This record gives sequence, structure tokens and C-alpha cells, in this order.
Amino acid sequence: MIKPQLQPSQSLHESVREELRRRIAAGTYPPDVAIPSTAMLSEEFSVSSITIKRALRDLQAAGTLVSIPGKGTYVKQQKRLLRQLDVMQPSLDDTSIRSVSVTREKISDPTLGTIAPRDQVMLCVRKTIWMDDEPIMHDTTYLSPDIGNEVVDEFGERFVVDALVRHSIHVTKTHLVIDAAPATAEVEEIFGIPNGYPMLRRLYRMVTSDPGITVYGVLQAPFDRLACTVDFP
Amino acid sequence: MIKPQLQPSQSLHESVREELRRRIAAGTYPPDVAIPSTAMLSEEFSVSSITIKRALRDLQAAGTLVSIPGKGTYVKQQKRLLRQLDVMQPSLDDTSIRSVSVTREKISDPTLGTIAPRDQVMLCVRKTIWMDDEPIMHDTTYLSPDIGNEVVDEFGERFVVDALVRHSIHVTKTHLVIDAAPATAEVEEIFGIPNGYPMLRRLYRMVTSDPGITVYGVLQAPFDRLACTVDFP
DNA sequence: GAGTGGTCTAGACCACCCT
DNA sequence: GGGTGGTCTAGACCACTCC
Repeated sequence: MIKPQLQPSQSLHESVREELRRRIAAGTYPPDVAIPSTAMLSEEFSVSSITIKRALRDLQAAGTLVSIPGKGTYVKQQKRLLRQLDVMQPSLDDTSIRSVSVTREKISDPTLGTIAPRDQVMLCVRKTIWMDDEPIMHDTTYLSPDIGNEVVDEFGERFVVDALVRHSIHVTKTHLVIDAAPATAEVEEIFGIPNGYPMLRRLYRMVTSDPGITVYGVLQAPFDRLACTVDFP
Repeated sequence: MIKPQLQPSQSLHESVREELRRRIAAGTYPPDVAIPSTAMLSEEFSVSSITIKRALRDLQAAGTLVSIPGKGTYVKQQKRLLRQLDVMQPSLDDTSIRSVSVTREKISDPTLGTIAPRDQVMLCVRKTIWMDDEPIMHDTTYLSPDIGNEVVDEFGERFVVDALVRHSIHVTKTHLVIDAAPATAEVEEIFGIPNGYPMLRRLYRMVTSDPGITVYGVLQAPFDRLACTVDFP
């Protein structure tokens, strides 16, 4: 057994973490194969298994590793989806939409509350966007509750905006706020990510050709899965 | 001593974390005053101090708490700066710029490498943007190394674009990629954030009126300090 | 010197997966 | 049944701050 050389500049779990990071970058631990177990790493580095677990957990939070209880810890495949920033971008061919829920509730997200009415019960449509049988985005749309039922029925199948367009209601102005925030319990479950995992979010307010209809919402994805692109002017 | 009621739906450290979150939201633990020490919380919740520390560390990662060794743990003031998405937005009056370094190096960030030349030594200007004596953003600018020295000298004082404008070189097109990524060791130190803290980033490529000059860079801030806004069309 | 958070350890138990 | 990661504990040491 070869004792690896750890950089002593920092605490033990930091040294272990950085050494593992180097190995991942070097391809020593390829994806699709479990990395050595905590017990093995503990022996190899001559540190307690607690310290190994601490390093592994930090690398999970950074999106580098993913641990599956009972199986092992794996290097995460780094594939970022690049999308237009504007929420109005037409859907990609290889994505599908699954409806999660349609409810009536008030806007609870504090940041969305800055660009949308807070204390008003609205129609709330939640859906997930999938690609290659993996969830890549989650959308929460709020709009006026007095929308015709024939439109509401279509919300499950397509984006709210697409459904509105089919009824000759189109978006005239879009206001966006981009931020990052820890995942809520709801999306943690959907994406299978650990608590507090950062989400890249686009909060939107869309004015339509129908003066009575304004659409609000949040379109979000795990930070390591998405990047948005835009051009000026 | 009143034993608090913990929701038993989850693991211990999760229950503790959520109870602390509730108290913070309710204002039980105001900012500027240290919350009870790990020893006190350990006694109050009747769990080991390790478990308390685990909960506190997760709340730190979420940007809710900040611990200062030897002093205590504090509720973080949640003040997000809202800025225009376009990097070209004029500087605010109450911000100041501090130069960090001017070097010659290749672009190392892999994401920036997708919109900029990778294997070319460039002039690299790093600076921090401060507001109320706190660092709020960090900028890394890359540009062609054969820029006149009289322009380079101004890079320390103002944004690279502002310096170029003073020499009649203005930006004609901006291409942006917005993403979120764990903080690098360099910016960890500047912002005083824990390892892997998520950063909201804007990676830019700017074409100028001078065909020989294209500007690349990364403008980033801790995810809980910044949000960007933009309007379409 | 007392109190604080940060680190590290050994040891135990559990739920889960695979064979 | 053996291996995996996840959780929890008691106990120890350190560096730091404040009085």
C-alpha cells in the first residue's frame, strides 16, 4: 500500500478533499465506476473514516461526487445544458414535460414576491422538464385564477406560454431576475440532490397581449446542470 | 429548561437544522447577536454537540449563518444587490474598485474557455468591487497582451471597459454566459466564505470597435449577495 | 482563564444493495 | 452475509476572542 503525499498546508479533510479532486481531474477515478469505499480511503490516507466522509460530503456539495447508499460513491458526469436566457425560447425536441401539480395558492418565494403580487391567491402550475429520462429543470408558474378551463387543461402538456399562444394570447414583455438559491425540499426530491444544493433560477414576469393576464414564475435547475446565454445588444 | 419539540420526520441533524431555521425566520435569533453556543444548543436539544455543529455547518453553506471562531455564530443579514445583467452597466456611485493583480496567463476556467481562446497567454486583470467596505463582486478580465501601457495603467482604477472607452475604444457586442459554480480558493479568501460556496457568475466576451481587441472575463459574486435583472425585448 | 467554533478520532448502529 | 454510505455519540485537542 502506497501512502499518498498530502499537502500539509491545511486541515486533514481539506487535504484529502484536494487530493481526491486531483485524482478525479486526472481521471484516476473514472465515472460509472465507484471510487474506493470510505473504509479503503481511510486506510490508504491513514485518517479516520469520519474525515474521509467529511471530504466526500464536501465534494458532493460541490457537485463533483454523488453517493448512493448501499452502492458506493461515484464521480458525477459534468454535462451542463446551455440554454438561451429568455424563458420564451422554444422547447428543444428531445425534452419532455411532466406535470407535477395544479393548485391555487399565494406566491411564497420571497424573491419572486419582489416582481409579483404577494398576497393574492393565484393559479399555480408546477412541472418538470426532462431530457434523456433525467429531470433538468423545474418550473413553477403563477397566473390569474380566472383563466378559462380550456386553457388550464393544456398546462399539463406544455409550457404555460405555449398554451396561451394557442389561444391567441402572446407575451409582449418579459422581465427576468436571475439568482441562485438553495434548493427547497420540493425540488430536492425531484432532482435527487442533497439539502441546500444550489439552484440557478430565473424568476420571470410576463406581460401578455391580454391586459388581464400576467404570468409569473420560477424556472430553476441544479447549478451544475445549467448555464444561460444571452447577447447584447 | 424547555425541551423544544422536534419534527421526527427526518434525521436528528435535519430536525435541529429546521428548528433553527424556523427560529431565525421568526426573529428569535436576531442578527448582530450571537446565537446560543453549540454547547448550549446541545443541552437544549439533548443531542450531541457534533450533531449541532453539523446542523450549523449546513446552515452556513446555505448562507443563513456565519460562524466566527472564538466569537460565536451569527444570523447573516440577507441583503441582495440587484444589478442589471449587462456587464456594461455604469458603476454605482457608492462602489469602489480595488485592483488585485495584473498578470500574463492563459485562461484556466473551463467554462470561460468555451467562449474564449484557451491556449493563448493573455493580459489578466483581477479586481474586487466594494460597497460599504464589503467586497460584493470579483472581476477577472482577459485581453490581448499587446495593449498599450498607457491603457493598462488605468486598469487598476476602473473597469477595463471604462478604461478602453477613454481611449475611444467602445464595446459593440457583448456575449454573456450566466452560471453558478463553487468558489475557487482565490475568491474564498476575498469574500471570507467557506469552501465550495456557490458563486453567481457572468462570463463575458466583448467585441470592441477595435478589431484587434476582444475582452473576455468573469464577473462573480457570492450567490446570496447578488441577483441580476434583464428585460425582453 | 473561560468560552467559542473547528478538527479529529474510535466506535457503534442503521438502512440499503448485491450476491 | 458482507459491503456500502449515513447517522450519532463521547471525548479530546487546538486556535481564537474576550475579559
